[in-house]
Amino acid sequence: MRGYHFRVLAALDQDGPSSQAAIGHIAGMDRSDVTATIDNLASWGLVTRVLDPADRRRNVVSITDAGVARLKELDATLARVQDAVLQPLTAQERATLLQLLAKLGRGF
Amino acid sequence: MRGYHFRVLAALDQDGPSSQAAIGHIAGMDRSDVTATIDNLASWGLVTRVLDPADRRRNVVSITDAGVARLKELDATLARVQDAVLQPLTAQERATLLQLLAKLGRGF
DNA sequence: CGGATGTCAGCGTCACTGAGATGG
DNA sequence: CCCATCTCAGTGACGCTGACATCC
Repeated sequence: MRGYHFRVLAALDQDGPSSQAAIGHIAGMDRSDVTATIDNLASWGLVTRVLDPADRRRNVVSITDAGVARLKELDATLARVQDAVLQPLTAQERATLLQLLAKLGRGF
Repeated sequence: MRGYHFRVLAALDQDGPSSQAAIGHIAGMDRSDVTATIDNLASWGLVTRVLDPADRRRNVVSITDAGVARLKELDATLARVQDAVLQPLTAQERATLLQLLAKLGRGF
């Protein structure tokens, strides 16, 4: 799995079933990249992609139970990695760093 | 120009004429990427590449006057961009951020 | 011999562009 | 008609791997 897969799963977990355009907006991704990413996630059974009957331009993408489970694993892995990366800093410094980065434009 | 070009110029400006392996070590780049980058810089007249008579495995790469001039322009541009990116932060916060990032592993 | 150096071809990820078809 | 959405093909930058020839 790549960063794109994680970002899409996290966006769906946060905001519930969404169109691909909405996912791209939330996850900060290009629409064309969202398409390919969801192709993968769907083939792995982590999301479902259904045509929106109310607006047939849209696909309604939803995270599956397996997707939620996988996301939890990834969250745990990410926490471990982040802990390792931030190891040179004290808890106080880590908090300060994350706060400053967050101030630099919502994200990270 | 790409980031690679800047990094190589900066490394040469710092350490003087160097082998490509040394440049890669200083700039944190792979040897194979250094080769292609220096191909470009040399074709632009910003560096020279000469076989080391003392060790014929090595190329001695030197920055030219034009290269130094270009690097100065890039430094100024970079300062402007960094200033724009860090705009949400106070001077105090910027200093803290840079200090914490530096602590995270020499670089940045 | 082992190890370093430079070169070359190739791959994966992230980010983006442009075009096209479909539908509101 | 205009605009949004999705899809597809392609590009560039960065970082890396493996292989090879050369030379210390």
